[in-house]
Amino acid sequence: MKELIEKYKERGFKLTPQRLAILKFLDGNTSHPTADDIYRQIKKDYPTVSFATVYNTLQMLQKKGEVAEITIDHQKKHYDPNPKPHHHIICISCNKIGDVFEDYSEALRLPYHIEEEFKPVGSHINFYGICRGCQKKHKRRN
Amino acid sequence: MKELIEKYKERGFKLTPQRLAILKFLDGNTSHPTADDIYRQIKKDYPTVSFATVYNTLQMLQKKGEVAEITIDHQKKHYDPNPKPHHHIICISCNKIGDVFEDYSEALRLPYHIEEEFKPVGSHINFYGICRGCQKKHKRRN
DNA sequence: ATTTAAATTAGAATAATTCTAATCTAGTAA
DNA sequence: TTACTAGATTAGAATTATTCTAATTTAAAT
Repeated sequence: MKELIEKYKERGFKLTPQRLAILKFLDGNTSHPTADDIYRQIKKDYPTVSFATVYNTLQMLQKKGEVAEITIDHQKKHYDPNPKPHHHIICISCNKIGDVFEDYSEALRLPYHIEEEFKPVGSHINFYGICRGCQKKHKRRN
Repeated sequence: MKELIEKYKERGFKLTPQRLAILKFLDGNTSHPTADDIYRQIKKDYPTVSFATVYNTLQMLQKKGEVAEITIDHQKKHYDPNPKPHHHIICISCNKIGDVFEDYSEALRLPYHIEEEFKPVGSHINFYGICRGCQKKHKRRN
């Protein structure tokens, strides 16, 4: 976190209170928040904060590789502040997202005819499941 | 395709010319079209067709498992009329999407602590790459 | 204290998707 | 064939996430 702030300054970016609040909120956060989640949280301390600031900051953090967009929910983008490559599992009932820290890269070999057409640069797995809470809810209904 | 039309009727859905046109357009289509792509195509023959019809039909086909939404591009949803489970590779430069018919399911074992929290129901891999066309473009620039 | 490039802001603009309510029609049955 | 009706279509409005804009403010360097 401190390192991040340092990196921030080194690269000539200004460290504003709003950005600091966003950085703090994201630091170690595993809730995979949306821009709106972040906005609402920051608004508590900085009532005049705007979406533009949230999106700007997220965009910058993405460029720096500190935050990744999660492509798993079509409605809204989710953001993941863990820069370590990993995968995700999403509850198909409540959309809760979990992290999957497992390296499958050895197994994910592409067929040759694909590698002729695309130079691979990465991969990401979306697992789908039903979380505990929703399993219980479903049982209750039956 | 014929089977699909039969299935359609059997289940009490009406087969309208617009829907038939959409079905024909999707049949065997590997271009992973967006709703807008489909709309523009159908509009050629049915100039009064509306987005509502396109989205309605896609929704119905999804429920029947004949079409799947591809969660790989945040801007727009893409649709895949191939009901056989498979994965995708997307060009990070031009967004072109390719199909990856390879069964990785054996390798995609989830860590135990995840399986305690989620009952898995499926998975989908997004591969990222640079397509031939874009590789050439990039070289040209250098 | 001054300067200035960058950041913030409110609100408008954009764009994908969903909704609505009026109209129409495929398929059925008389 | 005709009439019926549940379901489909339509134009356009509404919604929602995200991006843009232009005026104002500010962090950080001088």
